[in-house]
Amino acid sequence: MEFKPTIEDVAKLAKVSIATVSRVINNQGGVRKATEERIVSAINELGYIRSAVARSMKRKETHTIGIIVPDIKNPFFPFVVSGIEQKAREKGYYTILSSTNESPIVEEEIVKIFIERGVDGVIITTANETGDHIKLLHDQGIPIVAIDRAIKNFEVDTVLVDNVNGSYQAVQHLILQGHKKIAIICGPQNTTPGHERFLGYKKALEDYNIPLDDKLVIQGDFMEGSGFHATHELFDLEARPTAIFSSNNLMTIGCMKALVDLDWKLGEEVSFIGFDDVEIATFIKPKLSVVSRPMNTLGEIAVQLLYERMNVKGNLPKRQYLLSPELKIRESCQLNKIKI
Amino acid sequence: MEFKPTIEDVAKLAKVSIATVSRVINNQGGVRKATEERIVSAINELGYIRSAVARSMKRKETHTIGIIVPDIKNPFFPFVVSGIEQKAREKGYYTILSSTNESPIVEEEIVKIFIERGVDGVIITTANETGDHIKLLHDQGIPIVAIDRAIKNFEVDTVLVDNVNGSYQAVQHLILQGHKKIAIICGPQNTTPGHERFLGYKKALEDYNIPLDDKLVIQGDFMEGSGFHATHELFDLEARPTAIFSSNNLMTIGCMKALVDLDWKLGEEVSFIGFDDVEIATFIKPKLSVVSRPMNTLGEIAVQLLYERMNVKGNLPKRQYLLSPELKIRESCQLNKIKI
DNA sequence: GATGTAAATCTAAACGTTTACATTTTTTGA
DNA sequence: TCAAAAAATGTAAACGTTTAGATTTACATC
Repeated sequence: MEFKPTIEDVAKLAKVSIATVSRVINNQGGVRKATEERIVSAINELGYIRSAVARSMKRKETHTIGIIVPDIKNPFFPFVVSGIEQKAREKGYYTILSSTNESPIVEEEIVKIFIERGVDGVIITTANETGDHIKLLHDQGIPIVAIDRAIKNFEVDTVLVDNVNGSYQAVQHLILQGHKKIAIICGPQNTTPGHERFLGYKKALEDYNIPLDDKLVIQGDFMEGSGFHATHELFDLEARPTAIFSSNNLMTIGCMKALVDLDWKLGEEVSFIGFDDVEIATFIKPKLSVVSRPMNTLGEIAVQLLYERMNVKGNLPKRQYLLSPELKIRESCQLNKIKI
Repeated sequence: MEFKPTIEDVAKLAKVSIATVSRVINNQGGVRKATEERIVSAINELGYIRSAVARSMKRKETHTIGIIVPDIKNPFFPFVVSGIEQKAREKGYYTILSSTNESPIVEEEIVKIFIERGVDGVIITTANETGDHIKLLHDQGIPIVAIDRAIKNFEVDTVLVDNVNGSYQAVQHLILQGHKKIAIICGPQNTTPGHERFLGYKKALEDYNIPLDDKLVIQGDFMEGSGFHATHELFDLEARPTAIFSSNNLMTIGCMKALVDLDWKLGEEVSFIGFDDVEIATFIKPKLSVVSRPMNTLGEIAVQLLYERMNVKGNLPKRQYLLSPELKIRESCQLNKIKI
């Protein structure tokens, strides 16, 4: 069946005009019952499938959403993407996905191609929060929703996680357990999540009158390796921290590996909370306490916002969601035994 | 800049016909240097981006690859997808991704939409290996590459992992450590991976003259929960196994959670090997030994095969790759201390 | 300067839909 | 039974490209 029937073939077989066929396949009504039946059976007989390309051509919309993530291998994103994909499909949209490896250059190329392909909207976690390299999208009037990372230089709908609040909760919890020497493994300070999670840490310390000790603030890059090294660094300190707060999932993993290597006893010698839930959290011993982000919801809301913007003609104001992460207390932080 | 310039606008501005502009944007040569320059600057001035939709319409190809996976949240797939996506982009193709939640019904819908959208090829890990629900693709002459799971009822290029070999290696390793009571947590026997991994297990036992004990063969469904329950079941056995082989990553995770719950000491009281590497493997204590699949490579080869089939006019024979997994010995299987 | 040839450029027809508008058919109500 | 109104159907243009084939231009040769 190499032959691909077109709407014209259907029309011919059903002895009607292509306009009528079009009306039937689009459920527009205004077609006599008998005619419709004739058309439907012609469609079935020929195995006709309408060409979305031709349709897009005329309609000037592709029902395609472009997704840009910095690293699909980071377990956070598949969950977000899954939320997006599911919700989008419900609404009749499909997604084209690209991962930039955190490169703004790649990101710019992808944006170009997305425009070429006529995506109706884009959901992006950008590799460069200024957003200059994405300006093109904005100029074309293509709706954008920024997810997890904000875009600074122009206005777009945004779905963020309240990072400050999340890390505040985590650090506060550690403080209430009696810890004073609390270390943080930071993400890059030029990214919103990296910076904000540090701010939450700082604020918690301030609120409880604990001076910030620079030695306990280690810069990482959100990658596993840096979590690993940071932990080693902390271990080597004269005044070792009694608790560690890690700013993301990958660094948490690196940190765990280091703890095992160093035989630094989790929960006993050092308490721990990580930002982001990780697979391992619940079967490592002791189970890891974490700040968990609502990944699926994040994706779903992004689709909702984008959907509205794609389908409402008038101007919508910029909308911004700030989702609260949830502190999941498990077993990795104990009362500090070291007397003050 | 709400106005979207077309090739015609460019032509007008450069004072040439649209045919010449087309030749320039497609690098087809045969255009005088001066003319080309005039066209290029017209393109830049207008910010012209050619419409891939119109192009696809004429060319009858979209340079789009459809990817269908059963569950994007299973950490195995993001790695495969990442391999696909990267390689595809190199070759000028983009990917549209859908996750079926292991539902053949959803899968069929997706296939339909992929056809509607005119994908040039499909890479699929199917939810139903008979492949009947995908027949439509095949009928349309759209190239398919099956990845990780075979398709039975018609011929397609296939990239598989040598499951039999992988589980054989794992079980053999356990046997050589002196284990005789080796349990397996199986995947569904109606899936290729599920069945083959069981076959490898069986074969290893046979080769070493160890009788197969039905009580030690637990059926799971490749989901975390079943790994958890299976482990409980094994623990409750009168004759507890001294080693467990888990057939996939998610069940491994379930199993680990159960071990913690039951306080069944990994490595000491029970040795363990899992199919598929998991994030946790290296910082759980003892570190997990696993059979690891080359996920990235899997995706890359799939793209290569698909690419050839999409761009070669003649008939290619069915090709089948069988990638060997790698046994990564870490610490979770110890010499069996229980004397024989 | 005329001629022939090669190179550059143009014209116009597709590709498969949707849709405004025109036309035909059916229904309604006197 | 007929005209008017409503419903169904048809006609044809458009969407933005690519491309075969026609036409023009440039260049070399004599």
